[in-house]
Amino acid sequence: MQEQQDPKQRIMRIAADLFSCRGYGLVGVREIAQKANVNISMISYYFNGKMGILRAIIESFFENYFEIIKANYDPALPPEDSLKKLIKAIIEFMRENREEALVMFSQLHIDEPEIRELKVQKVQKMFTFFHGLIRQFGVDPAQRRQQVAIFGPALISTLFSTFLLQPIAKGIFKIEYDDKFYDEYVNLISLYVLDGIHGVQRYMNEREA
Amino acid sequence: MQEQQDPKQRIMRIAADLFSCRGYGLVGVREIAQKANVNISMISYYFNGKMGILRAIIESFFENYFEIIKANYDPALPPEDSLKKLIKAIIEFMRENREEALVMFSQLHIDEPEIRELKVQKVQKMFTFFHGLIRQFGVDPAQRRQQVAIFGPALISTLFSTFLLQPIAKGIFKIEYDDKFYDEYVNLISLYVLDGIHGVQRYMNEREA
Amino acid sequence: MQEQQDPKQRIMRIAADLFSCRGYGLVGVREIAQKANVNISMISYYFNGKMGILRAIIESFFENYFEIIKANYDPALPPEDSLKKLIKAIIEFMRENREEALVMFSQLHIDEPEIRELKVQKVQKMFTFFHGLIRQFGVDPAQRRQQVAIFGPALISTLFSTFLLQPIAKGIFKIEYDDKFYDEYVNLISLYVLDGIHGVQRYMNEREA
Amino acid sequence: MQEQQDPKQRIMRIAADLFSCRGYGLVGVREIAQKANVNISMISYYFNGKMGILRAIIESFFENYFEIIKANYDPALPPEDSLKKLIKAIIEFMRENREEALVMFSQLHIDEPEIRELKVQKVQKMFTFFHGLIRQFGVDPAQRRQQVAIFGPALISTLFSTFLLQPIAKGIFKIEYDDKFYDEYVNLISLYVLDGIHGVQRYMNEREA
DNA sequence: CATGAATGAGAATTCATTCAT
DNA sequence: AATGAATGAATTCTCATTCAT
Repeated sequence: MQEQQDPKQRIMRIAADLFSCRGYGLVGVREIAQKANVNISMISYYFNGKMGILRAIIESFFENYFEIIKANYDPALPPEDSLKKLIKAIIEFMRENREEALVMFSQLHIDEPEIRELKVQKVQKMFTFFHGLIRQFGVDPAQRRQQVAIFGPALISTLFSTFLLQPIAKGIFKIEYDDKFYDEYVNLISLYVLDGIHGVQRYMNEREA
Repeated sequence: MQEQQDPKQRIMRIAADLFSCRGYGLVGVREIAQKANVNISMISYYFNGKMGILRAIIESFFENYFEIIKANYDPALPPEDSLKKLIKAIIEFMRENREEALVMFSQLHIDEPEIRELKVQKVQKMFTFFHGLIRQFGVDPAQRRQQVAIFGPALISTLFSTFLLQPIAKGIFKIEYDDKFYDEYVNLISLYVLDGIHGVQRYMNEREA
Repeated sequence: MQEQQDPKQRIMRIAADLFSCRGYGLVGVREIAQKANVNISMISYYFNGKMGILRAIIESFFENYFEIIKANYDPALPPEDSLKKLIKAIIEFMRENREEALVMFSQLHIDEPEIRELKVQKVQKMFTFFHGLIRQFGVDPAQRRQQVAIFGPALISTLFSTFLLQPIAKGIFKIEYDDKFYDEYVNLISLYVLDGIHGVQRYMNEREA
Repeated sequence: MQEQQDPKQRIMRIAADLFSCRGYGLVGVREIAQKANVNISMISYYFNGKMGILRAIIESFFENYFEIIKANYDPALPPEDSLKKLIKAIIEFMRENREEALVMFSQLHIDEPEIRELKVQKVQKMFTFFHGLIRQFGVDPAQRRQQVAIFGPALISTLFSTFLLQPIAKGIFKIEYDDKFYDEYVNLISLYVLDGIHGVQRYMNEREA
């Protein structure tokens, strides 16, 4: 019986699993090593300690994330289509990397300096991208920074929300989180976000006038 | 120099602080006890262990939260005003209970059975309330459950988002998170949410026709 | 619903129970106080600490024990009858004070100075009595000390043995430890001890000759 | 200065020492680790916790004990010789494993499920052996179970008695517990037991007739 | 007499990491 | 590259006891 994947990958995947459902601090390297079928020492060897696993997970997540964005953001399209396509791609990406996404999101507050720096850098990049996006929507340059500060987090959180509450929601609603659900989900959430943004835009323009 | 508050309150507040910025698992009872200026043993004595603090924080948070909602939800108002008033109240509440809110939100994944049950129960209650809210907006009964499942988490996450990303955002934008900011914040977020919901509504009605 | 017995008695009885089946060290005063329905502080108040309970139990046990011996040892009888009567009385006594007997016996090794002194004193007294007993059997004065050292412990252990192994034996044999059993028990054990002693006596006399 | 024995053995021996003279509950792993000159963590590592040491001691004791019995029980001999040879071997064995024997005997009451099961199993085995032994003595099959229940514990206790009371007795009698003492001890105890058994046998036969 | 909150020392255990092999 | 025994600090929790009320 052979192991699939290389040990490093296995460790990261198992760790993401555990971190996402118990929290970084409550998961021990022993458990990770055991479940990943790897010798404990390998964790130090590969990742230079437990924190290194977390960093690797977050780094890998963002790397893939930005690739997805780059691949699916088309400024040539009308902003509505552009955003919708993006949302669709992001949701798909997060369905495939659910644990990693959750780790990234729910361990955002871990304030080890090393991690903090990483997070700031990545979130910064997300905001920069978002800044470009709302320019497409015609937001007044003077307003942009504030709107990014307000709607950037809101948008990110919105897209994460299903995954975050899913374990609890599953027990409450009797919903299947399958392809069909997510098709409708992308549809409605896109509408919601777009109309929300438009509403805000309209208001800003009126107020200015 | 006398201590303010009773020790139990002090422990909960300090713990919320620490949990919110380092995560439950990485915070030790020693540190909590020391910063709260109580004997370590008191934590077991009062809360029956470290997990008891987390539970108490979450319980207290939701208790206050639902009181705010009860006090600020007025079904007699037009749904737009009703929602806006609610958002304003919730944001205000969360500004005053920032740490508790963050703990609740970011430790949602801790899956100790005891905590899990509590979370399910409270989130359930939130959804029930949300269910009533969208009825006010005229959502078709057949659609309500799905819309709650989609927009419930989205709305909650949106309202939490500023607080969640604030520590990072503070370093990126040079924004003062003061009364003025939050006034505008409530304004815009309300618009965003309302127009978002309206957009989805419009779409659903068209599709049905 | 009123409490029977006075608190001191209640504490001692409960403690004997717990000590006998878990050992002194593994039983906490909290548990004793709770089961005895007494405030924890009362233990220090009455017994001057946990060790005080143990001492009180041992003291009380021996006090009653020597009273039983005094009341049932009749040097006027032939030694065989005298010993048999005594064994019968001791077994009866231990049936009624099973827990205390077990505590005394199984906690014999606790070497807190305070307890040690007590034990030495009481065991000494038992040996002194035993010394008188074997004189009745005509043991040569020169042999007495050695025989006490050998058969004293043997006799004591023999009489305790049923009680000590009873919890285990109950699960192995399907025997009812009732009046009928103990009648036969006293019968046979008395025979065993008497014939044993006689055999040793005979041997010693022969060897001397 | 090198350590003799492997750490596991060292821990077990030291622990048996401490348990035997202070009781399982009053001995801390810290003390064991320190005296055995090993790191505290090794106790969990090797024995899976403090209780594991106790279990290991009891297991090892019985293992050796049954080996001694197997090696020294010769059913071909006349029962008297057979029993005497056995008693001699057991006493010798217990002299060499005094602490372990005491732990086994005096911690018999510890009722952790794990330990309980072990004890039941081992005591059962002792009784089974004893059952075979009294058959040799011609005990009526109908009587055997009861006699095992009565004289099994009595015999075991008798053989342990010297070791159990020795620490106290040492201070009372001025006896040297040396080879010479134990030679005589084995002699007399064998006589005592044998004549005791014979006496009981005679009585049973008479009663039956 | 009685209470129960408070204390601080100490309990067992687990932690991430290292190092000789 | 991989192992697993070993380390010692840190973990949470419980202990017997005290003291102000």
